[in-house]
Amino acid sequence: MNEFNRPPLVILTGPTAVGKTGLSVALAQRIGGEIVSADSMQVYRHMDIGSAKIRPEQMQGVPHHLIDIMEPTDEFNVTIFQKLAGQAVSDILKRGRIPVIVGGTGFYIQALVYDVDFTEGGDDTALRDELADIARTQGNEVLYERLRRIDPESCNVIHANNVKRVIRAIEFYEKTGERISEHNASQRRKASPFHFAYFVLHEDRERLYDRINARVDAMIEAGLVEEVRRLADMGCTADMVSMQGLGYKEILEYLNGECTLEDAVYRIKRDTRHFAKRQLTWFRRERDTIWLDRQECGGEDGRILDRIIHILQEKGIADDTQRVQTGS
RNA sequence: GGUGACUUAGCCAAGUGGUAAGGCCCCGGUCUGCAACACCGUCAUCGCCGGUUCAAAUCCGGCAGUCACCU
Repeated sequence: MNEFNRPPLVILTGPTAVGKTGLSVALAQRIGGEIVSADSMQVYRHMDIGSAKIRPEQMQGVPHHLIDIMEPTDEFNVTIFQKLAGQAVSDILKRGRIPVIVGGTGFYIQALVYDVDFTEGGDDTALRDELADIARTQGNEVLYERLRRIDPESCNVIHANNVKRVIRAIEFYEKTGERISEHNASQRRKASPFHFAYFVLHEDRERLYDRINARVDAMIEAGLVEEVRRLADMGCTADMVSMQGLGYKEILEYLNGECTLEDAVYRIKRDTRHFAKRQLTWFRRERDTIWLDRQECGGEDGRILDRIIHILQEKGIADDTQRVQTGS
């Protein structure tokens, strides 16, 4: 159907709280699509309020994938996402429908869209711990020098204080014999196996921040504290990946008596704004993105949707037949 | 009206003669197995005017503002 004989893929992303969820359902309905969530926190069950997860009744019959598939005590990461999302996408395509990736985790989207190769053996906590230990006891620079000896290129990209990434780079070399800088460079050159349209929804920074602040207040009113208390009762602790989600780690500290609720709320708002900024930075450097400005469309979802549909038609991703299905 | 204290970036705040610590915010960026993570960068000439000095945010004088107490 499409000009390059590659399967179609629609991506709808943007900073947190721009309104992706609301738009996504309407979009999926209009083009006959199913939604695949690209959100690192909505995969967890029992984490509904803080992750701003879509409620079942909001889905309006549109199938949603990769939501509520893990327990908060489980560990989730890009690799798992890539695998599961890949399966979901191919299943959707088999059904003759269009996969619509919706979510704000840019890294995950990239992994899926460009089919980045992460293969390299499983977890090796031993080596990681050993390297982390070197940084802790001998200093970041010592570990950094070790990386410089095996992969100087990586040192141009990774800062010595970014221990997490330095460890990964060293680990990659130790396990594969290949330099991660070279591996990444080759991965970057890959063309996407999909015929995709990558939409980034955005709006004025000030308005976005207002929405974020308001949403955090709404989350508290909706019972975020209770939700986190339940998670804590389930055995969730700060060191788990799930509990590193915005809103969760702060409320956990509050529940542990480490700060006041007021302080926790202040930090959730601030850190969420910072997060939104980082997301924007990420999407700005991502190639082939199509930016949709809320203001330009009068802030109306309907007009933004029309624009998306128009672009999808131009690209041959969605056709008129499908449009008629739910039109008017 | 009088006496005293204070006045450093958007906020908090070091610095008492040698050429503006730090934190927060804001802004920009990095990112290829933890990514709602981790990390990096930029951001003032010290209320105003004048004086002393080779050199002043730091000393002196005046003005302005703020605060406290007094009449």
